[in-house]
Amino acid sequence: MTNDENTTTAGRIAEAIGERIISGELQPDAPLRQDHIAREFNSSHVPVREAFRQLQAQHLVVAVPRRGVRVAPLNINSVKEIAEMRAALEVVALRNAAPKLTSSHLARIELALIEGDTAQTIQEFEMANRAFHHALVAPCAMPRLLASLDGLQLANSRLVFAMARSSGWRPRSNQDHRLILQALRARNVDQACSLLARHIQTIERLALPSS
Amino acid sequence: MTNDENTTTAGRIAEAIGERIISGELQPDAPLRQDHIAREFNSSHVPVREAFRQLQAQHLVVAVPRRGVRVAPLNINSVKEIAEMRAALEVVALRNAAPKLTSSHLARIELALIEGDTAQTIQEFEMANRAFHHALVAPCAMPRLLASLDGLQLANSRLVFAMARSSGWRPRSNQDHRLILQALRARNVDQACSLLARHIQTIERLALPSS
DNA sequence: CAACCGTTTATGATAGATAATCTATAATGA
DNA sequence: TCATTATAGATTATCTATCATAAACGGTTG
Repeated sequence: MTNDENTTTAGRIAEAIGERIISGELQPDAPLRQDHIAREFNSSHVPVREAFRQLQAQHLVVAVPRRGVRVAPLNINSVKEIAEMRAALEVVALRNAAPKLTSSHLARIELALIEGDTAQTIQEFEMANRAFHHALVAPCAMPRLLASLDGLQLANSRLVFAMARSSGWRPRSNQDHRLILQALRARNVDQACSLLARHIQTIERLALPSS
Repeated sequence: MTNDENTTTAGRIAEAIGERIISGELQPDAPLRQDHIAREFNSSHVPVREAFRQLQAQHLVVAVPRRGVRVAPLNINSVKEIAEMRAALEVVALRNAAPKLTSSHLARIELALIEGDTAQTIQEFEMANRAFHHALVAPCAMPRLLASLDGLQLANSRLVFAMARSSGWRPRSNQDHRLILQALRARNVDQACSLLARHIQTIERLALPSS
């Protein structure tokens, strides 16, 4: 998926811990003890501390000076916040990506769509979902924007896994994705953007049916 | 301005180096040698490496494994990228902040506006500019969005300082800011948002008059 | 151009020092 | 008695200092 920055120990640790946080294996507010993690990864505390800084920048952990780091808390308000940020930024990205979309890009998008159709578990579904949204915006060639969106997608996945854990999960339709791809093939960028924004906000509404 | 995270050595170093990069004192692509910086701050290389990770997450430096970190390059495309991201996100933030705006918030916004009027140097002007945009969106109470906007503002300031260095700088009008505040006082949120988006994109057009 | 060699530098390990925090127990006061 | 405070010991984060390893860089040769 993203680049493997496994060349340094710190990057390897950050990736592994980050995955545990997103998957829910590490619960919110769980303390992360640097010496324990160092032992687990056969390293010293130095790369662990670097990994913590990286995870802190991704909002996956919160650090309190002299009290170490904890897994970032999950609060329900961030669902809406992340959805609004994604909706705004993905539309910008798609609008810049659309003129550069080649047929090979479209094929890649369709591949992610099909993978979503055949997904049996929520993990598979989320992976395909991330791949779809990533492929949609990747051609925009705006590295900072893409990095932001990757971070928001990860945060979103964390929320999805957490909510599935409490409310269960059933396979969802990819109809929204299919319509977006269809609009792009027809070179109807405005419609694709509007469908995309509505799609992201719809997911939020599904997550918070009460409000 | 922002919280002082001066409680740890790493945070202190990151803040100091980050300021030098934004001000232009550290040129793009300049190598940052961890031992030199450690000596300068009377520390060892461990907190310096943590500071590097933090600066990397802010896109202020780029790190190549086994080759250390360099000041992030400045490329002209990022002007447009940052402007589009800011325009999209600040509108979202303002739309969420507007219903919560109290008169004390409005007073704070106006204070930043006046400080911009009386600014004599580009440094003063940029500080007031950041304060204005920050005060505008602060009441939205969306921490992740506010953190993103702070990072984009810093990146924007870096570009402004770099361009002023090459093309000179003259005091600019705050008319856009004034109109936004006026629309907010009139509770015309739609107009304020539209003015804000146009304002940010206008700055970009000033920066890149040729394209 | 390509292979070699010494210097510089990043990366990480280890040991240790300091200080802040936490926990559990004891002491104090209402 | 019960609740609050004080305190002592253990745990932990933070940082220093030193060392080892390996990669990259710069120059000199063949």
